[in-house]
Amino acid sequence: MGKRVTINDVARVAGVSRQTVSRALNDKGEIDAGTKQRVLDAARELGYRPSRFARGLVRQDSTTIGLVIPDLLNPFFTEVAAGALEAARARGWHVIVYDTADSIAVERGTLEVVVAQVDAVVGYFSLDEAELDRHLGGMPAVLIGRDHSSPRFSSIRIDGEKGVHEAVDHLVAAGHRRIGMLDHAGRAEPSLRRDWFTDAMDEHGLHAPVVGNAVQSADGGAEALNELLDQHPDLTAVFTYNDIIAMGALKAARRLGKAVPGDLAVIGFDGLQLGTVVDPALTSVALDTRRIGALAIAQAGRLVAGEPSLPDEELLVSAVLLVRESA
Amino acid sequence: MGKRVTINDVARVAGVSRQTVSRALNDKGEIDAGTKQRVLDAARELGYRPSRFARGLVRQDSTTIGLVIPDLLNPFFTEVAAGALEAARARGWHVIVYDTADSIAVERGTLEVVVAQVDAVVGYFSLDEAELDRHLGGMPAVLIGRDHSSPRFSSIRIDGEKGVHEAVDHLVAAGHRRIGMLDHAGRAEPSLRRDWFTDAMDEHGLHAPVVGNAVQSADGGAEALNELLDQHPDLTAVFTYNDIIAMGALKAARRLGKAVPGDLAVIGFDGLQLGTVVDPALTSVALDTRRIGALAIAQAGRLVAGEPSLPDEELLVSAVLLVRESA
DNA sequence: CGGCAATCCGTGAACGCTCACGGGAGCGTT
DNA sequence: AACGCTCCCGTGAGCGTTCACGGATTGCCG
Repeated sequence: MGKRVTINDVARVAGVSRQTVSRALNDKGEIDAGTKQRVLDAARELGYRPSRFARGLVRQDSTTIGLVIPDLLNPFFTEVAAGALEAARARGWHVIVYDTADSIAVERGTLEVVVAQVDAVVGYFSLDEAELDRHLGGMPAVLIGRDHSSPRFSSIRIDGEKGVHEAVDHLVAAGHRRIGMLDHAGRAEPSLRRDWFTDAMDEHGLHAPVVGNAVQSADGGAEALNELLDQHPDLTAVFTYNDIIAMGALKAARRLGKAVPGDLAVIGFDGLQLGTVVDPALTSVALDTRRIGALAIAQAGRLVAGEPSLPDEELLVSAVLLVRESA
Repeated sequence: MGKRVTINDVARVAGVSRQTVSRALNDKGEIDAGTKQRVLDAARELGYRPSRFARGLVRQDSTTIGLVIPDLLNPFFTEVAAGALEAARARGWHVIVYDTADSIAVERGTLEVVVAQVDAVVGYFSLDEAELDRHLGGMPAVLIGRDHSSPRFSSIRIDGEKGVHEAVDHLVAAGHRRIGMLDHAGRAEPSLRRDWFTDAMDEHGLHAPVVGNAVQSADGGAEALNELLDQHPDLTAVFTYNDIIAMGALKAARRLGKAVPGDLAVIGFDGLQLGTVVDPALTSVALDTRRIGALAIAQAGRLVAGEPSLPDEELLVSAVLLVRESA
């Protein structure tokens, strides 16, 4: 393939110097309208496009941030990503999105290449801090929904405790006593949401039957609800690990002939917009997903600029109960 | 803020030359293990991170592609984006995602900045070709779901004709005769999907009542269905502009006490994965969204590499009827 | 002990662009 | 006529990195 067309080529064809070409292309002043047009024509004719590297090298502006998410198709991450994109756009920053396909191997590969492309990295990681640090080699990083122990990292923390308590309070106030939970399975670490739930139940002196469901999908939720109801037919309400699972549960409940929320109340977690398309609309412990994304971007921005980090309490996103129809 | 830490700083601290630093950092050979470690330590201590611009300038690899979508929260675009990300990852390319928030103004702003950041651009645009070309200034561009007239552009074409015909055939075979459509509104140009639908109806000698719905959302779909059924209470089936609207219609139907598909069959368009979380699962004229994204990336890659474009018939994505439960 | 690899390291150049500066025309002013 | 100003335009330098060399040192063999 032929060599790249450079600013010098354009200059030669237009019969001017590179600086004049630069002036014409960047709408700087100090240039005659005639020559400017001549340069523009020459550039177009040669198919000239400035090298973003050369340009970026000399003027140090333009930040681009890497956003790493496990699965863009998961609506929760989609919303976070949307929030991040919006925040970045408002600042004139660019976001390179990496989908790690829920795979550690892909995450490693991503980290390998991301360092050479961005100024900071933000997102959901499953590698431990040591390995992250090794791959990232000093690049600012913001972990979402996960605490850090090394001061080298920064985190957006998620607090669902209050929201989950509100959810249980809401159920209890509506007369529910036998409330189950559909937790996720598959991951090693215990689910915080489950802890919050049992805590909240304890506060009301209630016992909480729980069953984990394998796949993180609507079908998984449906299956798990069937299983749970099989073992505990007297349940009148369920709280789920997230909205996707809750939607599956909704579907399963209908199939069992149970009215929601009449026979069975359902409360999800995440507060996805999607919760409004199902019937009944999903009541959920809602996270401000856009804000999560926006905060991550904001914090990343401060880190690259060398500004002080946002105060800890600002880096926290709390969940609140969003009452719709299913409970 | 302090000046950037360069390779020369590291070299000075480690007591070697820049080239040796470069060798250490890039795992090239021709370096003593001891000095390599010394360099690495110095780099870490100084917080050195190589400039991606300088690096990109000298070695000409690394492609990054701009993906422009109107609304990442729209599940259809999410799926396309996911397909694009996956295809890019497989090639080791990077994707900067821009969400134009369904706004022409934002689209303009995006195009303004995107040229300086990527090697090619791909996505959904609403500006006309002349303006696109003016902003893009020679950068390779792949338009999705939209034909081009200038040879300067490239397109991924969507053909839903066959799929829509299948849908109508399916309905007619099930005994339906009075079939309505929920089109979108708001956009100026007529919807192709509507043309395909009326064509298919014509083939069966049927008339097609249609009502446009303002907002592209589940609520919009619900409202529009109510309206449509108000005017045509005898309808036994509806085809909708897309799955989101169909889901709203599903909800509205249930509220009206109509069983789906018993009293009213519903067929959407897009074939979103999301269609499985509603009850009944949505029957839909399905597009292979991942493939759309992947094709766009593939084509963009050929354009930047100066390789010949993919053949026209490869750049076409055809819809097929995906029968689930709602019809 | 001379010679010759092998190993390790440093120096100029180049990548393509913008910034800071300087300078030549052309015109008006004193 | 000298000066100064405005309007254009060009030249050197530098951004931070890698590539292609070439040079120095060491070890080994004949």
